Amino acid sequence: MARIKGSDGRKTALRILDESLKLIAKLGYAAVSMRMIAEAVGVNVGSLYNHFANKQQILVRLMSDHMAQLLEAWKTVDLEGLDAAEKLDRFVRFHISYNLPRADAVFISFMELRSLAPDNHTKIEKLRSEYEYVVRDLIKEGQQEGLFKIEDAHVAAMSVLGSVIGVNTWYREKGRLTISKIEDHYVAMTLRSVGHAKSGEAHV
Amino acid sequence: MARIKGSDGRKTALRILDESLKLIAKLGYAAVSMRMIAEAVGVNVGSLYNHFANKQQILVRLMSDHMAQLLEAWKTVDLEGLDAAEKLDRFVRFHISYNLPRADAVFISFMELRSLAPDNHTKIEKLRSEYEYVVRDLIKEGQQEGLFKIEDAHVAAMSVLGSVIGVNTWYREKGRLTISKIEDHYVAMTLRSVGHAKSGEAHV
DNA sequence: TATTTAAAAGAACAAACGTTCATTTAATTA
DNA sequence: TAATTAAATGAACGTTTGTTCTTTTAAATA
Repeated sequence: MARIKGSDGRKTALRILDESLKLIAKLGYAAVSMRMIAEAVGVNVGSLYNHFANKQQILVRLMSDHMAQLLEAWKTVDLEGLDAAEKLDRFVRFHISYNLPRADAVFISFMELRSLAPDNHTKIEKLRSEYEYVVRDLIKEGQQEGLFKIEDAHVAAMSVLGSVIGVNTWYREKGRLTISKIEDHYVAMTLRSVGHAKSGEAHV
Repeated sequence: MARIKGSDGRKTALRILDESLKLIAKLGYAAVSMRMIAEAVGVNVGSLYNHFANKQQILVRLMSDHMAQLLEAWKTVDLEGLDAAEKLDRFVRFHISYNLPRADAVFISFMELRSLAPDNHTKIEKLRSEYEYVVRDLIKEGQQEGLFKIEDAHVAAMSVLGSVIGVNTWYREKGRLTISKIEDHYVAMTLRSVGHAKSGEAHV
């Protein structure tokens, strides 16, 4: 009926984000009500507003946190002394291994852009295109080094990104393939798709 | 205040589907109300129920119509006398040229599976996997013919599908590239990605 | 220790939701 | 032509929605 013993605002806020993530990934932002979130957290509806100004702010936090962490994580990957093909290899492995365990956040960041008010939309979209530039720049680099033979760097970047993004839609934890094996397959296909010289033959 | 002169049930039903398609693609199923659809059609809310039993039935019609038409259209593509590489070429072109002008339906069929009741979900999912089998079978065919050198036919199929599905997310009508040029690029990248012998080099 | 702030509860708000219903009139069928 | 069916209206239904407000108590601060 009032503040609860041991309650901590920061912890509650995190639990709200956590439960919202799961619910929104499963049902979609519009289909999730504040009452559903409150029940999942184990708290009264009104209490949610002690931590977030409104429903949209929860979504914004989920999306911007995810995108920012994704970009941050990519920056920590060591690319020193690698040529463009090796870097693209690292990128494919990074994308798959980083995103598969975060399927809910990935799905939301991809799907719920349209649920954002215009200014929030712009903010998130900027982070998203930053990630696209990573791939495009890598491919352009390989093109200039003469390692990749492609028709169009932008199209190639979007094709590669589409390919790896798709993994999240079909991967099953108890499936036939380990994450590491999937990485291997995608690296091979990606490098061949950009016309990497040494990747003409698959080691089948 | 009553039936309107010249009104025709079949035409109204089609207009309802048409406007629903646009609204749901833009805002998502849960975010679109029956009143919004009614207003877009230019009809009273209650009238919608003369044509569809409920809101979900509209979504089901949109999704199953789209998937059925997609599969039907693919069947009409002439593949006679072609080897697996040429068939995969045709598939990539078919997918891109068929789906780009139907961006709304494509997006909905991909995104709103979760908004369906379980039995409807199963029905649509079956159509979806039928489409996946098309690609997988083509790739297996090329593998057996010795035309494609890949590690795993299933992974290759999902990679190829992800790549082409992604086109819908970045294509802009007033962009730099025509649909036909995009097809060319994607065919080249796809064939290289499955290790097609003659596609080692891009004609840049 | 006294005061203020933080974090919860739970009732209440108006607005919007999907759907149903009675009613009216046009089109179709008998 | 008479009876029936189809297609529209607009009001009404009980819920549910996001959000606000008052109240209570724990934690933090002065």
